Amino acid sequence: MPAAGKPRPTMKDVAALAGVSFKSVSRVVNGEPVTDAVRDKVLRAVEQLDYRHNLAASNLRRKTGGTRVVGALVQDLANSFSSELLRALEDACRERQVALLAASLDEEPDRERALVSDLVSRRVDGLVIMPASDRHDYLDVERRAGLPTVFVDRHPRGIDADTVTTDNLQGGYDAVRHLLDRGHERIAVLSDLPSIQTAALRLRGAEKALQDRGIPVEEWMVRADLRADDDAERAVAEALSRPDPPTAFVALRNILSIGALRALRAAGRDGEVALVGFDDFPTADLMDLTVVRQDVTRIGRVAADLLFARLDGDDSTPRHVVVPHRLVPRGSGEVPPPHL
Amino acid sequence: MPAAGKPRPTMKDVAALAGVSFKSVSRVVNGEPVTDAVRDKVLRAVEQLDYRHNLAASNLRRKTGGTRVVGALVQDLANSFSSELLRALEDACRERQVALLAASLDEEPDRERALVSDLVSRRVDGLVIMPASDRHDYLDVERRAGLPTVFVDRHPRGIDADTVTTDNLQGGYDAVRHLLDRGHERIAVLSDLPSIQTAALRLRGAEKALQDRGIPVEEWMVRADLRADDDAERAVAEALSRPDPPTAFVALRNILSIGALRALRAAGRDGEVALVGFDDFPTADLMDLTVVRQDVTRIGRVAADLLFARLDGDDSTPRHVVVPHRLVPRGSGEVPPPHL
DNA sequence: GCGCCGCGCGACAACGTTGTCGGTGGTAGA
DNA sequence: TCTACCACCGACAACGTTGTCGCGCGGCGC
Repeated sequence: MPAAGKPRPTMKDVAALAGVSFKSVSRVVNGEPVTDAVRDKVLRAVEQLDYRHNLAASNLRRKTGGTRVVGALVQDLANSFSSELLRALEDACRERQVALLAASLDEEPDRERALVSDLVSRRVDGLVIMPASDRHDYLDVERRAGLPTVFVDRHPRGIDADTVTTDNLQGGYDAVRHLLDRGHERIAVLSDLPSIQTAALRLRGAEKALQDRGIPVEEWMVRADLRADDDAERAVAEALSRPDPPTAFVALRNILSIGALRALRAAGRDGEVALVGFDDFPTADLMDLTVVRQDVTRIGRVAADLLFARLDGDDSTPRHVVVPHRLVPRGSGEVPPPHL
Repeated sequence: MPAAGKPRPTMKDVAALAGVSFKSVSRVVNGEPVTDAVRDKVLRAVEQLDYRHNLAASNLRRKTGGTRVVGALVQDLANSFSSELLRALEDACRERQVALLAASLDEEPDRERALVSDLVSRRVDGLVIMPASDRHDYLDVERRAGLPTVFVDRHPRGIDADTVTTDNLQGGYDAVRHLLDRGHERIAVLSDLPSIQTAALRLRGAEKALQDRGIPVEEWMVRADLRADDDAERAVAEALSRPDPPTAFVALRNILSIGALRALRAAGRDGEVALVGFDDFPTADLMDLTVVRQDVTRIGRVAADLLFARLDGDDSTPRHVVVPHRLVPRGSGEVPPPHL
């Protein structure tokens, strides 16, 4: 319940003051042709009453044009991947005068469904979603009803829709391969839960790289239950205290890289044990952290372009864009194994 | 122009299929009491047609309740201060079932006005704004029309409204004082443009700390034209190459701290020259960076609380909340001057 | 058995705007 | 001066929903 000041004036009020019909006010507001005399009167009245156009009513009446709002459902507004993505989306939206309704999913499928439902009720024109759920057939109805939907970072399950992703499998592969190529053989892999699609893919890629080199993946080499930086920190500390510790780590999420770095520093093994991270972040270069970098800005840009193409009537089959990643060497991943 | 599938069914369609009046559909959708027979028929029809309630039309008709959307205008969605703030706002909004319309101002006053105007047209229930402009009387009209507005991070000019800020003057003072207390006397201050209110306040605080110690502020000690990390990097490099270089730096914005750190590393003076930053960021602890830390989450929380209090009818005089800051020593600010 | 009360449902208006269409005024041409 | 036309403006309906009101029916009391 908004603290009501006086109610906002409507076109009718403006019309009454200006001495014209309220349809003429509509014309002036929408820039349709009227005589200068009418426009002047209307504008004067608008000014005097502080009239503000009501887009909600306008959109309701108009047949075409939609609400000029798109919804963005990301993993966590506060994390740098999500917020950079959001920013890229915003820049694309700005050009088209659309607003962004943003929310965090926190990896909770229920939240995803609740938020989608809310956004549908609000009749957003489109949806960009970094999914948390693993069933998306519930979205089929909405898409058929004319709600373009672009999935970023992860693929939907159960429906075929536009996607913009990084090749996470290859990225995980590249990260491990980078270390293997430098002579490491005892490599520990830190990952988030395999129930998270990207995490599972990166992990599979990492394991594949090891296997391709004939290195069997033993149990101690993989930790796939790490949710936060603290978890990674503990996992690295544990691994380092093994009798035969790893000479290199791969952290498959930026938050895990941070925990890993912290643990290496705490153990004084910074610069002795190699580390490759996944996902860049603003200060990674300062910490000499070698990472597999996703081009977040480009992902957002492409996602917006796909969405807008749909809004412009493109109804071709869903596109699946893979935005190239890149391994950025900064030092931490180029530490050689001790025996070399 | 949205790629129209078939148009969405309305209450009228549902009513026709269920064999009831569309007003009864409204009742069911809104959880008002109806007989079980009617509810069943309606729910079945809703299911069958995939009816989705139209909040825009609902809000238009309802006298009370508003749109359950608040606008958040921040400096830059991609920067950690803004995105953490947004996240805190989101969490508060979630509890009240309101959505967040987010946008970046990029320090451009024109954008601020344009976005406010857009949000007003959309009839958001409230506004949280990290202002870019330095005149805000234009908002007076909207506030009188019942649009609660909370300013965060900076004070508005020309109107009196709720604010949630950090004591930037004292923060700047504390940063310099921390270095003075450790014996530094040749301190260089890196700041953003003084036209940015927080930057100006921090700078004034920093200068005051120097003056209070009887240290005259000479021209070489202050750079107040640094917009990006690169600028800071160059400024620090220049300062270090002076015949009598500073023994400590104060960077009054996180992005400047990053540039400064980079320059110190590049010059190999990391750990020899002291540095205190302003504004924490996620990996600052990893870089041993001493900072004056704002409690962003709390700022967001308090701002949301103020906003919602206004929405609940609080019409007392504007409140000005100052959220405490804290100097977090992590090493870089505790480097002693060389002669000690 | 009659009348009254109450409850549940439907008809209709209204929210603030835009699409449609018909009317009115002015101007130009004969 | 008259006609034809055009350009502009206003009356009205409609968008999808909720508020208001009235009607009809069932139950209960006398």
